[in-house]
Amino acid sequence: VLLHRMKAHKVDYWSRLGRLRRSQWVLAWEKVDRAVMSGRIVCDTYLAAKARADLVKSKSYSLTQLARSQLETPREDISFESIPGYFKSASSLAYLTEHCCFDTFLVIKLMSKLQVLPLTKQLTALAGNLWGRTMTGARAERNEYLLLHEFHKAKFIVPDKAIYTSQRGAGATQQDGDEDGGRKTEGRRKPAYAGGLVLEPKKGFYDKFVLMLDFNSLYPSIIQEYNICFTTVNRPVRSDDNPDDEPDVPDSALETGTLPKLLARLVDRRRQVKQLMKDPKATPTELAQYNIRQTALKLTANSMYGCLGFTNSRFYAKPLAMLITSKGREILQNTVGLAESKGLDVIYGDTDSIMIYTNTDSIDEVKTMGLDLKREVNKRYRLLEIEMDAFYQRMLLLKKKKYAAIVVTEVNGQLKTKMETKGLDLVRRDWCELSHSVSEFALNQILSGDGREEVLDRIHEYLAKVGRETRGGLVPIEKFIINKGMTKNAHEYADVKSQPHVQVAKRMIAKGISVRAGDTVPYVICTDHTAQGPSKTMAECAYHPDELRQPGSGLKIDFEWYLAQQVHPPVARLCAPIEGTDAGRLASCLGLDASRYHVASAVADMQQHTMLDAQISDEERFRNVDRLFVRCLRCNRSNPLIGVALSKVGYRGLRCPEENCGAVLPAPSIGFQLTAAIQQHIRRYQEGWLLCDDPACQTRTRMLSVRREKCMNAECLGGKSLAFSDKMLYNQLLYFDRVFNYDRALKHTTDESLRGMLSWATRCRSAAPCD
DNA sequence: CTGGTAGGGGAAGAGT
DNA sequence: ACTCTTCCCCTAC
Repeated sequence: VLLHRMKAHKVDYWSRLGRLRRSQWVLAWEKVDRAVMSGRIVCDTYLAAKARADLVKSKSYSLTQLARSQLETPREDISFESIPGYFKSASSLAYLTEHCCFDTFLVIKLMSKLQVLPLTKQLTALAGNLWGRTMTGARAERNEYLLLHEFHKAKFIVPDKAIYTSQRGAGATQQDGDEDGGRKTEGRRKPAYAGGLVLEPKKGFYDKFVLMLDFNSLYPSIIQEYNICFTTVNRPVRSDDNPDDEPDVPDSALETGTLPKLLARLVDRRRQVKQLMKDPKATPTELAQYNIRQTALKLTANSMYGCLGFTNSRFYAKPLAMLITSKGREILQNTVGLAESKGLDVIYGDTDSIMIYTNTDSIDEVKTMGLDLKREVNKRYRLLEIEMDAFYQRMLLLKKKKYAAIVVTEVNGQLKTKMETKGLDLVRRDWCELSHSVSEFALNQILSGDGREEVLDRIHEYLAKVGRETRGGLVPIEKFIINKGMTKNAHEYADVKSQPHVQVAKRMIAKGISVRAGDTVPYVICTDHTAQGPSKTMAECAYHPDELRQPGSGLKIDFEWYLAQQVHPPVARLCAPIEGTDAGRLASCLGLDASRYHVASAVADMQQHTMLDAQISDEERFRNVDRLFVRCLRCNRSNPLIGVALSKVGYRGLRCPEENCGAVLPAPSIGFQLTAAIQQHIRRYQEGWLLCDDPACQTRTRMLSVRREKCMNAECLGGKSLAFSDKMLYNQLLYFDRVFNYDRALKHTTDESLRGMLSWATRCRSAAPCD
């Protein structure tokens, strides 16, 4: 942009943007970086923020978003289309100018906040590459230089650098030679080898301590532990032999290879820097510098493995990468085996970590347990180390890579708690804020440690409120925005029809707004009442928030879609392990058609009940129900009401079965007592006592649930279930219905006088349903 | 052109 | 109407 404006205004010395004097204009986008800016280090805070995505958790990397999330500074978003309008008056133009100046200030602040210069300088100093290239984020190149220096020092001849050819595709893939590395699409490659091991989680809610342990930088440690290097591992000749078998671990007698030596040095230097940081005399400035240095050392050590598996790397070495991950899987598996052999309950683990359910509320007990295991694991390895990483006071484990927990940390002898959320929809930017806030509420409730009943009540109530407020239009538009990144340029997508962000991006581009691969596109889903004809796909209902805000657009946010597709599924997933609610119940709270969600279970229930109907007598089915006791108003004695067909019955209604009473039981009195009985049973269900199904154990608890299926008593192998389950409640209510079922009684009795009264009562009932 | 693999989950089309 | 497959995105490690 600057160059083009400079050219238009015939600005002299334009080439001073760089340090080389030039007379020929360079305007081609691709050349600007290297030719015009030669001798300068260009820091693009957009790229820098994305490169530090581990620190910067932002929905998008727009300046507005970053200013808000990183600098806590509000920035007005001026839409592309509105800019010409600012040229209409001097004051508005001055305003726009000021806005632009402020933007440059924000960019500088951002660079400073992200510590881009100090960090890239350290990384560059370590690797010995060009600083400017570190800025563009070429991790593989940094690694390449590091290894080049290292191997040169050791007097090795290094592999040739593959020449990059602009015509990618067929030729390059062929040359690759790896028949297994075939491309699925242009965008993403099929994995070329196996990676980390992820254990099948024992899903559920845990309300006692979960201990989390993990290996310190697993892959760099493996390289050192097993002396894995280009110089030590016997690699099969490429393309021949069986390239899919990982090579053997080198002989332990072999001299330490270059790669392990390098990593050992990095680790050692980091240890030294960390030691310096403990010096009480260190100034804040020094501390900041030390911290940057140790970060750079860690990043460099950790990026080594990834570059071994990178096909375009000069030091590409699939066998080494395979060997490393294979050892990683083996180590995790062995650790699990060791923990289980000690009687510990391993509930989950991912690549370099294991989680253990301790079944205790005492953090000291957990620590002892952890130290014990840690000692035994570390005994097995030379320098590989496992450490206690965290104590989870409560934990909700939903799926692989998806969980949330209350982390307890000790700060100056005081216990502090904090929630940690991994992988859930809640932490993904492709769910709208409304979805996030509802999920967050539910999660906070579930992890609050309060009783199951209160928790579910609050969630149900909150969902009802969300449903009302959403439909009432009380929720601001911002909360409906979904962000999705473009991995390709808009025109490169094969299937545009099903992708909302591509649809929106294409319209943005048509308007002249730049959207390129890597950018984030915001959109909202709208209803389109003007559309007749064939129903639109969801992607075709996606609009940019600016399109929605445009006066006269006629667009309206599709509240029902949001409640059904953005709010309900994530919350239902969170509540799935919690007894006492289900997708249908949650849906009906939101005001959605619950029947859709009942389908699966309702069908199963139906089958179960029709089966019972056919095979099981009423006596059998109602064996465990509570009978309905009705107190007579005259004699004040309670008797069970066995049913209209068997009770004392007359034309004026049911009578007290007491020998010397026989008073009519007034319908309103029966009704009142029936209602009370029903309410009592529903309460009993809601109290949610859980009972171990092993008769020898009989552990009874009302806790939110320890593990969904397993008895909380560690020594007991039994499962646990609701003492009064939903099926029992159903049977109880069915029994009450049966007691007053005239039609059924009529069918089953042969007593003529009773039949007469019953059919009379049936006729009365249809005339006056209340009685 | 610009480390890796594992995995969940949405949307839509193909197949049954 | 249902499942299976493919594509896509984002996340965990």
